Amino acid sequence: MFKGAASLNMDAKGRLAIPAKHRDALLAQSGGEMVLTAHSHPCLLLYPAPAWEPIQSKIMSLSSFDKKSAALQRRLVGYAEDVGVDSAGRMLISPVLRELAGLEKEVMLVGQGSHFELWSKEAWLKESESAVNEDGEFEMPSELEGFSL
Amino acid sequence: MFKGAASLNMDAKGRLAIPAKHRDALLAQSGGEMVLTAHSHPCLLLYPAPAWEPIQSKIMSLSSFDKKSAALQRRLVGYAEDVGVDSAGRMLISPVLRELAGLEKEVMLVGQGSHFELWSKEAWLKESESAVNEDGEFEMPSELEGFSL
DNA sequence: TACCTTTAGTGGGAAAAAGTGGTGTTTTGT
DNA sequence: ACAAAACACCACTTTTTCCCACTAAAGGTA
Repeated sequence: MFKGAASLNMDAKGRLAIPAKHRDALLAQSGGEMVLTAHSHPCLLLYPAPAWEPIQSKIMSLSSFDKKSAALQRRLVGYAEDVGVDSAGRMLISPVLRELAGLEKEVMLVGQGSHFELWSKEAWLKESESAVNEDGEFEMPSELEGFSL
Repeated sequence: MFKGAASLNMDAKGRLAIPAKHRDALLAQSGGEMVLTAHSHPCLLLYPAPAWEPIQSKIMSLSSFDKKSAALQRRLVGYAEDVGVDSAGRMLISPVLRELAGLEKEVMLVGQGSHFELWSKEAWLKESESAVNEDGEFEMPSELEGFSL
């Protein structure tokens, strides 16, 4: 289970060093093959390839003539690409995905169980703000009615 | 399974270089023969010829007296043409299809599993925007009720 | 506590591959 | 037969990828 947030610097070539503490786990699960794709919000999603496959199959099993389904397919599969890791433990993020997520230099890598999310630091901070109401409290989803930490 | 988005430049002659990373897979599946046709939306569809054949058969088995069927036949089969690849890995897009999809120079090539979609960059960005609601979230199709990434 | 060793992170450069544009030849249509 | 357009081929430029070296940081030992 991936967890934890890290602030990272992407270099001018679009290379991003994966923190050493996540690297081993990620490579072990992925066999070296990972998939990077685009979410809405906008952020990127980083999956070990074996974990991504069933998700892609599920999405592509929907009818491409349904508007909502086609939009999901175009976003999630249309932007998905295999990423490798170089000898220094860095992955290369394509210009298309960089532009989509607004990644410039400062990037947040956030563990989300089966996968990581990748945000531009700017977008991440914005998202963090909008996650709480004016009193600094979470807006609780209805499914968690009565839930306490 | 084709996936991933690439931003490409079509030259003045209507030639489009297929990204090297997709080229081998595409040519291997197609035996060099690919089919380019028109979708609605509007975008073009690029299939390896062997993958296209059964789709065309299916569409043409419908009754041409049914209005909806005839529309599909006219669009998908009517506009379909064989495309080859030159020695530099480029395919030539006919003026008819260029005009239909509004392709000028900047073009998006988007992997969609069995095939690729081809969009003018302008139309692609427009489509991307309309895929999310005002909160920047996907509208989920009912089949994916409760589905999570 | 200070120094040394090991490991993570960063940056740059060179070689290879891919993309781009142009030219010449063939083919087709008038 | 001539003209125009399409196709194939060739050469150059740009991008990408891989590798090596340097810097920085952390941990361990004397």
